Amino acid sequence: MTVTLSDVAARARVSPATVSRVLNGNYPVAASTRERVLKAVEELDYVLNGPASSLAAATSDLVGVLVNDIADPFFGIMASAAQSAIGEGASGRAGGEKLAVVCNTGGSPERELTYLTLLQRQRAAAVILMGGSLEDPAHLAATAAKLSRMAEAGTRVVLCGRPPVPGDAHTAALVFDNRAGGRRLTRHLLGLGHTRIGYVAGPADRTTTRHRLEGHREALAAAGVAEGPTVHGLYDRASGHAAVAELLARDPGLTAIVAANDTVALGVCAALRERGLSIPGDLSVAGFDDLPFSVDAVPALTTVRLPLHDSGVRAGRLAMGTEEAPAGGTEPVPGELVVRDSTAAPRG
Amino acid sequence: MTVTLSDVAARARVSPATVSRVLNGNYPVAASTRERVLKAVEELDYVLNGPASSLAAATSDLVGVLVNDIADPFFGIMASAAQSAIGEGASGRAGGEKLAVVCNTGGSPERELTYLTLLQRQRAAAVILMGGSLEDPAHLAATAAKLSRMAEAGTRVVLCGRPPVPGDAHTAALVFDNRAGGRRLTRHLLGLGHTRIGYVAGPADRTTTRHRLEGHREALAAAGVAEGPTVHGLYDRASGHAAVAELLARDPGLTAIVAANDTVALGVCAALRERGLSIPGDLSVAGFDDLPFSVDAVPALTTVRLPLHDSGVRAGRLAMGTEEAPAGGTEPVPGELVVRDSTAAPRG
DNA sequence: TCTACGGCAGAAAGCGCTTTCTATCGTCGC
DNA sequence: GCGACGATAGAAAGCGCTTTCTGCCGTAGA
Repeated sequence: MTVTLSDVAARARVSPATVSRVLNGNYPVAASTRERVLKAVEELDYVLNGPASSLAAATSDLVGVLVNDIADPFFGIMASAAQSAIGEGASGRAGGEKLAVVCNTGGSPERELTYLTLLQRQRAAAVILMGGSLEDPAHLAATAAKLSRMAEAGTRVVLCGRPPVPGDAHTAALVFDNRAGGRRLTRHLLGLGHTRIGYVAGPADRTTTRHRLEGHREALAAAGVAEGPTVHGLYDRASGHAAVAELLARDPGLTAIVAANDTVALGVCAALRERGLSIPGDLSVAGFDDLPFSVDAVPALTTVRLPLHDSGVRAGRLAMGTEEAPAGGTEPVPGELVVRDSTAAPRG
Repeated sequence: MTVTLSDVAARARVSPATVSRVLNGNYPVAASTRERVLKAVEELDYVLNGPASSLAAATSDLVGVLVNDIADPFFGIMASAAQSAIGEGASGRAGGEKLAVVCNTGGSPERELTYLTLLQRQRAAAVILMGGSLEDPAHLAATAAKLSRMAEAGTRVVLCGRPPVPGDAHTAALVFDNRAGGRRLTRHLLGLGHTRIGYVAGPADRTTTRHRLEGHREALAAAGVAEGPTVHGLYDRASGHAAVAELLARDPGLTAIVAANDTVALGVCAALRERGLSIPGDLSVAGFDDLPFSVDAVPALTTVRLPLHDSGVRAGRLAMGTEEAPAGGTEPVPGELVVRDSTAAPRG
């Protein structure tokens, strides 16, 4: 039925061992023999049995990329970048060829753990966890435990956009400086003269949410400005849309609204428009991430640009072992303030 | 080092066979024995060796989802839906537990084939190909050959948004009626009174591109209206942006522009705005897909809504074997015309 | 009481590959 | 011209699991 290594060996008149060596290319094989084997492979249309190979070699060529929401371009861009970095890693002859697969956790801790177990089962070569994590201590501990077991078993673990696990030396981490980004954004608004700023935050129990919010508060505190109303929601348009009513109810005098990310900001803009309020005339709005559509929003969104693509590529390289983890701790990747048309000095 | 089945067996004082049976749950095991085994599994923190298991059982729990561009919400939404349908399929005790992984081909035929081979290596349980395909005959043949080999080997193959391979009975296919959608959209424009309509198409060699464009032409032909200028580009914002100059150069009297999809339409709108043209005052613009941001564009985009989420879910179910493929050929999934503010009657 | 049978558990044979260890051959140095 | 060594190829022992084939034991039917 299926063609096996021995079939190829028989046809090439060599031993299975030789075929294996030709395919893996880590042992000297005479050029003539190699050609004969390759020809047989070709003729038989042979495909290596992955499980058998992984079993015997105790490793696999799978790299798992875990993301919170694959439908969100924030993750899509990073995952895409990582995946191409990993795919290209297959530079040399053989061996480097890895299969990067992305797994969608939907932000659910259980699914995150399930995927990790599944990846562990498969003896994945590496795992990349993208995006902020839940701050529930139980979940954190469970994840950390699982990751360190995997690391022990030889799986490379890379964190991208998620705080490093304290004390885990096995893990490479790339973290975004969400706090500084939040600070910078709010400082910009303060600089324009805003003093009544509403905030639409993400889910309360996520690191990303907390850090951005903390940055916002730090900027406020530094300027001696009182904190405005804050509403928590999901990282989606609907949350932004819904938050506006609440924010305005809590402080009708708001002159600016900061959103947890660009998608939320879009929802905020929509709601504002529906109320007949102009942006930035009546209220300024700012987002975070600088997703591709943000420049096309009307008005174009002021936001904080995160190097999503670059970070994805770096995460991919770290996972491949092509690039070494920055020694001596990871300094966070900064975000860049991008000022566009959705923010302006408050009226009057 | 690593805990194996035998370790568990030893601790539970049963044979490895029994442990395997408990874990797979497809053979009668006395309740007391089962509990003993489960307890040992727990205590030893045992994780099944996937490769070994796949090797012995000649199947794996991997489901591959191939997409053209994971950073594009069009694919993100479908992939996400498919993945959750597959994840939930793990309803019953054991066995149903599948790992859905998404693979980003970047629209490259080679990478598509590479991923397929890798998935074939892993003896994937199923493969879902999402989105239109390249129309190159060589590639089509290669893909079809590979898919049918995989199908023979027991991998379920599902096509979602891609035309079925003629004569391949193994393959379930879900196709979007891009042609009808294109027709409907252009008819809408014609109905408003437009007769000089530009078209920004996707890459020329993709099925999706061709079908949408054909629908457009059919509508034009049916109304006896001459075809306007057409420009091909990628399915991204930049292409839409760049196309405007060319379109307007070819016919400065254009009153409407139809874009290959919403992302392209956004680029078109941006370029128009930069030229000081108002939408829909000076020109109407229409997109395709109805991605989440389209409703928030200003003006909100007229477009054709495709049931991305539903289709993804169905594709996932088909891959799981939970849902049977529609017998007697697949009738295409229709798109729904969504009229919003970016289209209006041409001026004067 | 004896036989038959159903319900469980174990033994053991692989699944298809990798990899150590061993064997062979040709060639080089003296 | 002889022993040794480098370069290749083969034999065979697993990797950790699944599953068929047996076997045991207890109960039910006669």
